[in-house]
Amino acid sequence: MDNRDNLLKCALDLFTLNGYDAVGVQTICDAAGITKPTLYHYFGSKSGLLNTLLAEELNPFLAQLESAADYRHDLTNTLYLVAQTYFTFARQNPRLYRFYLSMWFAPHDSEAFKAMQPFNDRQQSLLENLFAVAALDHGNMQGRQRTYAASFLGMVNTYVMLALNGFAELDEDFVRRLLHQFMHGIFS
Amino acid sequence: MDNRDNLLKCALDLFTLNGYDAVGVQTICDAAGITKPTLYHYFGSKSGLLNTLLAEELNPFLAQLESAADYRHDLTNTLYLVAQTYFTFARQNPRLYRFYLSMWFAPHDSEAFKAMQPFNDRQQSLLENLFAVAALDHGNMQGRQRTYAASFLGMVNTYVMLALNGFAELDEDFVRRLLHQFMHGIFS
DNA sequence: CAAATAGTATACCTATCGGTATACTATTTT
DNA sequence: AAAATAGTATACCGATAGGTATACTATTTG
Repeated sequence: MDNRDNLLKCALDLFTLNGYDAVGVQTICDAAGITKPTLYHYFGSKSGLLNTLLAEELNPFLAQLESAADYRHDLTNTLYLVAQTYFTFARQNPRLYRFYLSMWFAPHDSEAFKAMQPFNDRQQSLLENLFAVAALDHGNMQGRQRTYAASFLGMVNTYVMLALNGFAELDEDFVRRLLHQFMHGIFS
Repeated sequence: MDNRDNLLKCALDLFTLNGYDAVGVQTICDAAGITKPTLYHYFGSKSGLLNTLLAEELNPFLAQLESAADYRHDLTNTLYLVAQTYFTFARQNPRLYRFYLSMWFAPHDSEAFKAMQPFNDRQQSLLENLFAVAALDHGNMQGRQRTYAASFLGMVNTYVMLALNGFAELDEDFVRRLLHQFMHGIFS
């Protein structure tokens, strides 16, 4: 593994464990066994390192999400695929997902939140889009895409957090229960 | 307002906006218009300030929760009161609640998480207790207090977050929808 | 082979970090 | 009035923060 990849890996580990602000650049360099100019050569700044980290880890995931959210006139099934994509990713990258959630809830002026925000916006608009298109088949859903998208995202992340904290397993059954509960919330 | 109260207020503002780690002691003192020895006179350390802040703000709320969670053989109604207590508190202290959530999701080794943890534990055990007692009336709930408590807490916080981000209003109707959805998740 | 480029280390920068020793003032207690 | 206590400021501590100027080495390119 080259220094760049090693830096990204060490940074993720440390950020996950201690938080972005609490980890210094020097600590990351020590963990990776290199010196600061090397880090600044690759990433330009501490926040540049964070942005690169998020982009490289999350862009493939967002691409997966995008194809899962392709509406085929069956909202429940599409949302099922979307939720499953989330769960699979969280199961495969538990530390990264935990870090992502910590940024999702971080104060809005923090660097961590700002770095995460564009990725959240893409998820939100992706889901808004899905609900808007689905509303063409379900008249009573019209005009509520924003709320639906936000609450679906919130529910998925709550369920993932429950699992990350050992209160559940991110398996097929759990996806079904999430979907069941979410759809019941919409249509009642 | 005396210096102590002023310090707590300024610290809450700054922590809420930027996060605990990102705010320095000097910044808090400047905002309060005093110098560092004064802060250290009252709180001993930066984390002492955080702990005091949390204790003074959250203990009254936890006392309210405790009485709301008193089981009177009607689980739905008790949970309704509990959720209402959360919503009222969040509506009255939106910045504090946002800060609390950021700590709830913070990395487990961070000072912020450790300071919040005891308050979370008290909520969790309070709810576990409620579900355990209620299980005496609802046999099919037995042995699942931990999961129920965690998912109820998760759901409440998700709903609060939705409201804090402008996707909903923390009103009576929203409490009812939360309860409806949660109970449906349990009994189906 | 020569020149340019990428990658890395030594050593250093200034600013800020959390925290404190000392001394002064205002208030309360005796 | 004297003594003790609480509250506050000046000025400082060592450590670390993020970041960089310079120079060296290894690799690629002409």
